[in-house]
Amino acid sequence: MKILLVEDHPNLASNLFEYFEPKGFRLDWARNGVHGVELAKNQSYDLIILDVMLPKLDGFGVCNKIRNELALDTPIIFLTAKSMLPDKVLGLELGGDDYLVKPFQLRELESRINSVMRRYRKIEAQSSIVVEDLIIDRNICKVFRDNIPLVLPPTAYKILCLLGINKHRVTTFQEIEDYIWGDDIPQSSSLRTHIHTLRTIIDKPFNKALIHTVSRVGLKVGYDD
Amino acid sequence: MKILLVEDHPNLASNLFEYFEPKGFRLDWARNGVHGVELAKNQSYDLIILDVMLPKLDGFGVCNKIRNELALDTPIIFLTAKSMLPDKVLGLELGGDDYLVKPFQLRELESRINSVMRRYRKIEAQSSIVVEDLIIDRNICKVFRDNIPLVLPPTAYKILCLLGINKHRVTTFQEIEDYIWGDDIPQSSSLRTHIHTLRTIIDKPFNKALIHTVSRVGLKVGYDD
DNA sequence: AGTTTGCGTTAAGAAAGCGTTAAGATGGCG
DNA sequence: CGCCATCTTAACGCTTTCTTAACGCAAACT
Repeated sequence: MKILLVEDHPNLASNLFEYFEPKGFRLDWARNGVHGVELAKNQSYDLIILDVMLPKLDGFGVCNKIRNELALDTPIIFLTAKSMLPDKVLGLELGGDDYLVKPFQLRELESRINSVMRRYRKIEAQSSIVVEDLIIDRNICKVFRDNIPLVLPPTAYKILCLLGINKHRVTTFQEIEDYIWGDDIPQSSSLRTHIHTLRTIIDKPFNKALIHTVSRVGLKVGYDD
Repeated sequence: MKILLVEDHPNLASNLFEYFEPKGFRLDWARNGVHGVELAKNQSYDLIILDVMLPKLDGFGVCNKIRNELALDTPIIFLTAKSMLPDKVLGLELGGDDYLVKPFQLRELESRINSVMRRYRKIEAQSSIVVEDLIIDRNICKVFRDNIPLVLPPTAYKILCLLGINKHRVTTFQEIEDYIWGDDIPQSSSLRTHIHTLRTIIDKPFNKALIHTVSRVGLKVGYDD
């Protein structure tokens, strides 16, 4: 995690260094806006922490240059004493991802960094569920095993999704029924049939079974444990 | 923009409705945590605004269920009177995207919503959308395929825009209906007919189909994957 | 050993999903 | 007022998908 800190107060800057470096973050420090833009241009950062009141070029100007001239979409967190509404709004509308008012606690900043980064990463690598050689891409509602695309009927697909979500544990039959049908559950033979359909498609054509029954309890995906 | 508001204070809820509905946001209101989870499961939202202190299931519990049991990564903004640090940290670490302390100004919430959404749906900001050989120019409301200009009726055009915005994923029928008609949705046969119109114009004259149905779920644009 | 229970398997009918078409309803505009 | 584009509704039929019921088999009980 490489962070660019643009901040003119040496005290605050050194506090941040002391807090974040031991946690494995790597920080670069720019003490004015122009220097900040320069670094953003030449290095590549995972996140930028930006004070608003800065010598030479203020934080809004830096943000603007980064977004429009450099066309970078690196997450930006504003960090400032200005708590007035118009400033917050301006910062966020200019392309900032968060706006934290001084004084703040470092722990909160850390959480907000984590939150922003989590979001940023998730967008890069879309949310799909991976179980061994099985991939469930819930964005496009498609399933692959061994990179071979498999076609599932809707209900079988839903069951598989639920199993994937709970891949670390057994999903009970009861949970599956609730998840699929809600209040209007058909006879239990229906679920049995759907599970059979699911197995026929994702297990039969392959060597190792991925779906395992835990008698009287439910199902679990994954290779045998 | 469809937002789920989980909040037990009718006053605040109605303030939010008054502020955001005229701006074109569509809000659903859940007045307790359990109802909130229920709605999140059955509908699809662009954003969830979550109070922390709620009857039945508190905001942290709701967030937890949404992230872990439903495995949805819909952005969540916490909204609460609790300004204590541990709460903020918990909210953000549980998978929240932002944490706003009451009392707050609606304008700030709006900015934060915009900021979160900008990240989440990058494409919405752009005015023209490109999908394979299809170009949707939303400035001039015109569509080209293979550089051939195509003329679409308004509703079909709207549907195509939505599919384009979500080109990386399946757009549910439900989302399409919400997007086009809002609260006053006609019978489902109407949507079927519009989709047929759309296909007749942008797929029929060409070799490869761009619009694909995902049974019981929705539509996706793009060549087969 | 016989019976029960849980669950895999199969086949068949019922229901639902959706593409397609045509006909009426609506609303803007000359 | 009437034309035209557009939207909505209804009907049809092909498919896919769901549900049910029946059977088999193995493990667990009596």
